[in-house]
Amino acid sequence: MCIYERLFEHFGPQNWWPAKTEFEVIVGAILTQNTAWANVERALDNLSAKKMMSPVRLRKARCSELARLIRPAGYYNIKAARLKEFLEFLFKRYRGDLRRMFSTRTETLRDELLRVKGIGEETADSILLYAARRPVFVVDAYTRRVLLRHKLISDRSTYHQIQSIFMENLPKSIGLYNEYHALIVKLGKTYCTKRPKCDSCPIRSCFSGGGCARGLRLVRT
DNA sequence: CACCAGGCAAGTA
DNA sequence: TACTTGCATGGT
Repeated sequence: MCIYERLFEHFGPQNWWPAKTEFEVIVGAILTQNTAWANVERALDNLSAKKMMSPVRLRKARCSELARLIRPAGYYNIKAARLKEFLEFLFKRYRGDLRRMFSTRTETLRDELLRVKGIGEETADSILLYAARRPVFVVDAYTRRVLLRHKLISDRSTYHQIQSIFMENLPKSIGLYNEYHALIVKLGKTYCTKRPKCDSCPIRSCFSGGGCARGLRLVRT
């Protein structure tokens, strides 16, 4: 029994970003930076209600108007500017066409996204996985916390090092990366909190050998 | 009331 | 390079 199977058995499918447009996924990825998803959804609803959920419409909107609409997501001034930064990139580089953007190879697109002010590694990888549908594993604060708690990484491990643990031990599957990341977030929220509920942690028995890297059986071999 | 949430960039030394 | 700080709403 590998960790992924155990998590999926315990929590079930997380259904992240289901049936959304690619553009909405990207907007959500930026708005959810250090922010609870429930608040992001209100902001997304506001944009949709105003028929603003398109590259053309968002680009036309004034920054102050945009900030007002995304207010529930917090950091609204910063995030309005970040959305604008992405849209300027999208129009200057790809004529505002996501299809064109998604025709770029994964490594190149990742580098381009990282050059956009307001898009860091996690946001870039979220866009690549959930919008562009590339097999890129997303590392976030929960991933770090869960692995650190199980002593599978050190507190000095870099984003890339943590990402490599998954990508070098898992098949390059979009569906698997999608669900696995979401399940780790769910695990972190539920069991890897400040007062951890280690006794009932669903992957507790996966680390019976005591936390070495070999204990991280990410999938059945 | 305090603390946290699906980060990131700018400032400081 | 390595730390620290600002950004901000809404839920627990």
